[in-house]
Amino acid sequence: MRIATWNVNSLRARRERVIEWIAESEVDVLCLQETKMTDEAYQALDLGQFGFESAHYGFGQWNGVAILSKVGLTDVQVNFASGVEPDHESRIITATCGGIRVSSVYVPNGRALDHDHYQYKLGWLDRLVAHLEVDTSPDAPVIVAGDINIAPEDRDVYDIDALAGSTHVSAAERARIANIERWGMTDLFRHHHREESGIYSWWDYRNGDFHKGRGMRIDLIWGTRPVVEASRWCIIDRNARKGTQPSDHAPVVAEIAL
DNA sequence: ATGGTAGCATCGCTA
Repeated sequence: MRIATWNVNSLRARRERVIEWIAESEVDVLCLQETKMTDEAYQALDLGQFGFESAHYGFGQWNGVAILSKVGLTDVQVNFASGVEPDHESRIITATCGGIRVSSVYVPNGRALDHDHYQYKLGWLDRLVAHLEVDTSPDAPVIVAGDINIAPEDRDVYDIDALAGSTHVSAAERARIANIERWGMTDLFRHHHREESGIYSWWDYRNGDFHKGRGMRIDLIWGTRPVVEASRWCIIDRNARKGTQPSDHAPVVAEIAL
């Protein structure tokens, strides 16, 4: 099974690019973030015509997440699992696809270290762990894929000194990553690329950052042990960031022999 | 040089 995550920065604006990419990438499961659509507008896209079952959770304008699957899609959960304080925004959707419990997540940006949104981000990541504890087990095949809005290590950003005092690299954010990985998650890209640095999944639209190689690796596919053991490779498709009207994020793709 | 671009419910916010 091939699974990918992609923050598309408006599925309406990215419709043609996403449809093209679905065909060439041969993904079986696709987690989308920032669809910026209502559920009604999403249904009108009729992505079923490309062979996918899918589930979407969005209110329009901002956020919005989806899971598309060619290997089944059951037990859909929008928002956090019951028992966890619900989120007021559409940032997580979960479904079982091909025997794997898959969540598509769009972690809050945080905006600035002294902003309320940063506290919302940290709390959201705490609730994500609570969600996993309620919804599933680290011994089961589980994937959390999405725009995490945190670079796990200094080598995952183009210039750590330039980012001093910024979100996405703070100790408190990275402590949340550690919590998720302590629960049982492994970053599949890092698992397969132990020594590499300078590989990114997001580049600011401004200032020619993509062409200057100024990006961050903030989109992850996390898997539990059964997923890691079955995983064959994981790549970031930076070609999808090229050309006309790209998203500012590239897809992350993993091959799982399950 | 504190800029720049893209998307949205567009003149202000979010990323």
